[in-house]
Amino acid sequence: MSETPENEIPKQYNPAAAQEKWSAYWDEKGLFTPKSGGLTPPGSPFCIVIPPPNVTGALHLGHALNNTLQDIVIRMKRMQGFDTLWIPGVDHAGIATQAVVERKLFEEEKLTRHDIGREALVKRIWDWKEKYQERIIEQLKAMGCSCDWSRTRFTLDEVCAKAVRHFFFKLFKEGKIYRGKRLVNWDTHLQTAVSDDEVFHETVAGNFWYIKYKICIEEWAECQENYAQKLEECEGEKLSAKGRELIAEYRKEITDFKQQNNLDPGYVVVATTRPETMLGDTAVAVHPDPEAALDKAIENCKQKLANASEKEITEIQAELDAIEQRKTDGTLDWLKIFAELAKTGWHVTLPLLNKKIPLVLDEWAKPEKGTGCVKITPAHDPNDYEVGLRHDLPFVNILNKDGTLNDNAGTYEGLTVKQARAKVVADLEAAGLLVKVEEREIELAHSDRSKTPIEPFLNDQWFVKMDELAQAAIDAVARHPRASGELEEQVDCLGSRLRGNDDIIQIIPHRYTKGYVDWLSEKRDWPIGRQLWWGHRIPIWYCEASGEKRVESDEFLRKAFAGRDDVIWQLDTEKNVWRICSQTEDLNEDAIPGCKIKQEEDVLDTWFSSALWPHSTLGWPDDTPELQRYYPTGVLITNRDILTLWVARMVLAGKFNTGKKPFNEVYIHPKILDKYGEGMSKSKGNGIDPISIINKFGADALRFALAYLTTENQDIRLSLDFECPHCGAVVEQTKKNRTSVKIQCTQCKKYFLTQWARDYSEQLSPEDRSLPEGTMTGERFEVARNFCNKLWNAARFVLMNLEPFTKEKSKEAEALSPAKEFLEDKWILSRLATVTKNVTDDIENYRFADAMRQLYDFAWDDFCSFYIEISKNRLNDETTKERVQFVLVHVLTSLIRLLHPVMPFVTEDIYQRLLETKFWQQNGYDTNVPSLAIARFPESHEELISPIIEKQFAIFQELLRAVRDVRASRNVPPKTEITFSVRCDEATAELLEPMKQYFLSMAKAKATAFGPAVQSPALVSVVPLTGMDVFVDLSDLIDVKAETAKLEKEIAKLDGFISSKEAKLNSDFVNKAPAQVVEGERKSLAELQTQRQSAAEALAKLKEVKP
RNA sequence: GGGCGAUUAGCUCAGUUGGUUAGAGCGUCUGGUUUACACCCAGAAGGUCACAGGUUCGAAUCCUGUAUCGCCCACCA
Repeated sequence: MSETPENEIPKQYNPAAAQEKWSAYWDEKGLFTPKSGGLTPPGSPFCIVIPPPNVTGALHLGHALNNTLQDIVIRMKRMQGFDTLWIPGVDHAGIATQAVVERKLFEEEKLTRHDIGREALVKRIWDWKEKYQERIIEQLKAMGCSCDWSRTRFTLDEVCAKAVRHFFFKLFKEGKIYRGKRLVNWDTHLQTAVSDDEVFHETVAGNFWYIKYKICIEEWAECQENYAQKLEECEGEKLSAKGRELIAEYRKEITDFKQQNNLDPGYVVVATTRPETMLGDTAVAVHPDPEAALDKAIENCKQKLANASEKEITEIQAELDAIEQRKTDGTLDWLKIFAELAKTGWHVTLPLLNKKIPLVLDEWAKPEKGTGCVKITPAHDPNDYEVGLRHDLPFVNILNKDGTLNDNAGTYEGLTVKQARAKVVADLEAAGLLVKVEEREIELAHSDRSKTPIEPFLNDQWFVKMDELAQAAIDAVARHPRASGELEEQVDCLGSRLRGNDDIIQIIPHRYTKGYVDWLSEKRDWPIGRQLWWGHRIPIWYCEASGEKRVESDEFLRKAFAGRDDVIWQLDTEKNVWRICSQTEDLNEDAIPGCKIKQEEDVLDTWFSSALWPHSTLGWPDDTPELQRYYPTGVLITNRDILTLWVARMVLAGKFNTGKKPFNEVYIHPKILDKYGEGMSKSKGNGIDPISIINKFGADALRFALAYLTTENQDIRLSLDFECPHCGAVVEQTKKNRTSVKIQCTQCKKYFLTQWARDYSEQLSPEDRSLPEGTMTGERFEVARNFCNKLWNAARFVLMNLEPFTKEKSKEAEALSPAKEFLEDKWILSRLATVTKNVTDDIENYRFADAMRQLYDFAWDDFCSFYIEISKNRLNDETTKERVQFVLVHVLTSLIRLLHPVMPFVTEDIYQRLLETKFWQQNGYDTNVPSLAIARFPESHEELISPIIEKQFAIFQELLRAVRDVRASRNVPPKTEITFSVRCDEATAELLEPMKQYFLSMAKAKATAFGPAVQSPALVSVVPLTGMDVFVDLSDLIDVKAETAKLEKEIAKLDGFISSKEAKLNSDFVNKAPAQVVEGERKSLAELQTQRQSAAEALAKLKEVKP
């Protein structure tokens, strides 16, 4: 070869080229697919299933983190020889995706889903899904994820659908699925129920209306005698003066009523933030014992006051005053009266609709709140629903599914909730029934999907009974941290985590276990139906059970499905229909002779299919080789937000379907936050596309930066800004511009596009579309990019120095034997062994930041700053050259293997270049491993770890730093060589002797002498170090004044340390602390005193020299 | 209301079971075209570890309380 390698290797690593080249290469070699032919290659199986991203949109940095960590783990395992499989895929995300597509449909075409129909809408969603699935997979590939792309799954595909059907059937068969009327969170915009978890609360300005409900005149008349008697009894009890006054008033009213027979006898006042719901009221509740309840409230309040901080006192005091006032201002007396009325079965008239509704006694009515009485709307309020059940009240639904009022609302039918509210209020006011209106902030439930207010709505719903399922999922996790001392049977004797235990799942970090267990412990039944069009349709068919025979007997069904065990049914007695569940196939309309059957319209909750992900992707319910080999999977790596919604349900579904846990471990990683500390999300517009980072810094830098920041208990805050593609200026990302598709540069005033232009290109004019896209820039990624480049250049150096090499047959092992004494070799090999051991251990325990920091420090500080620098001398010397070449290659190849899981592209690129060298090919290195991705992950040569060597080398480093410091601080010109000597013990001198040449090459400093006899020359800068005095000869350069000042400062500092140490050694410390620690302190004091003495001597000498 | 986490240098963060003088990167300052790397090299300055108590010979680290911030869950006629 005539060209030197120098000409081939660019000075800067080019990520784009490497990414393109090696992605294709890995693909072509099929490295990420388990070897076909029986699925039994050597190595234990290790499988990860991807948390399938939603097809709602493209991935952001949160996903990038999630997938980077998975890839690090799977790549390491692969290199360790495991038979690895990482299954990729995406989630159909029912509500979310349908909402996105519907919104787009409305924005662009002003059409609703009802305008285009089920089939057309579903088709559009499929189109959307295809587009985003493709984009997501592209993003994952760009990040370098080593998934087996041939097994990409989608939660709605056939494989998953089959699993869903089997799961549903199994639940149905075991009686764990039921249908019932429940109050659900109704999204009037999307017209579907959403689960509690899909609801968020937002504070909005609202009103508090006080409404009069008249006590029924008819009742009044009927019961007046009875009532008068009750009042007498009341009076006998301890009523306040005000109460007596009211009784008197009341009695007068009764008298008046008797006389006139048309007088308003009284009313109950209730307060509400949702006045329109009064149309669905079926009772008014009052507390059965208002006085006791009020006393209790006062007591609670007082207690709170006693524990309150100063800031809260005023507020709580005001609250307490307000409650106490109720005892004297008549409120309590009225409540007592109402309670009596309720007890004797009185009614009130529901205004506007003029319906008679009962007064009921219920503890839900808190005397300290509102007016003390509360209107009960069982069909539209969760608490009222409970009251309704307790008192067997009618459930009057006043809403249609679209959020308008239905015919139960009388003249208000057809109005929207908002319109109805206005009209109800106006009508009440006109009727003189509105007492007052207060302004008030209210926490309003909103749908997370449509961002519109939730209406509680009574609806038929499918549920899964959670009792046993949830318990199984609770029992499946390790409840105690390692070595906690509790429940020792779950913690092995070494206190490390139990791995491979058949039943127990470890949640890491352990603190998340509590949330998981608490959530499951509520065992709230799981509402699984969604009134959507996008999802797995519930495999239930209804058959009208008309005709008495059919109601009583299922004979006709048995006949229709004779010999089939994949169809089962149950009778809905309330509606008189058969519910038929089919496990495998959809049923035809005419599957039952003489009877038309109809499939359930609802689809299943997205989590119903996601819950099956670990086993459905492996082929369950079929007993596939994959399922046998890879299930349970190794680890699930995910976000804490879905620990309950998803992880818990995967565990319960996995246990239920397969009898086994779905994964051995769950690792919960931090959350990516933006510069304002907000989580990234598509709707906020702060979700950065990883491609923007990759374009600017490269995939390796993205991955390294994220892993470097993944610590155990801190979320990752990333401050990112735009970089103008025209002038390179940094344009701050603000809350305002982060959602824009186009931004104007603050510097050059030209426009550029953002990542959103990729999603919303239709918002751009044709000329805008040709604008360049700005990249995102951020400090953390710069650091990581620089690290990639550092590694690249270290490799470049090594590659450039491999030729010529000695052709004699030398083996790496020989070169690495400790026989030949080179301190720096032993040192770097010791460091490498330590780092290898730690990094392996850290990644296995998900301590990513620790692993990355060690690799970064080792590569940069140890390998580049010291070993490579030192090697330069030896490479020029034929006698030492060969050995240093071997060490360089050994460390470099180890390093790129260690780094490959996190930085796959740059390391592969380096590896491939090494493979091409003659040095590699002719020195007995393995040339049969075509890619670093399947090379062996380094194993630590622990026998090479030597704390003594590392300590000795540290002396050299310390000395070098001291000499360099003298140079820098005394402004010695860079080209001027200086000389120095060191007073130290014999052993240190011996150690330093061979390092002489390196002081010269690395600090342009010539060492004249080492040893105990070394004397301080006249004009020196002295640096007292531990066990050494360094004398740097500055004859021509010294500034006596500055040097004196420096030494005086040094002495003062030492004196400070010395006196504090002396004080310590004169205290109780010597008696109480362990002898070892005391000894250490004594030594340290002696050392300080020696240092001080050296400094003092030097100072004395300086003072002799007159400037 | 319940739970979890955080508070360390100007900024972003490390800090392993308590033990010499609390670390890194960025930024700042000084000096450098040393044939791997200016995406670099050498060096420097910069911290009352949120606050108050306590335990201890010894506390960033353990305990109690306070403040501030963030997240999750529940609830609010």
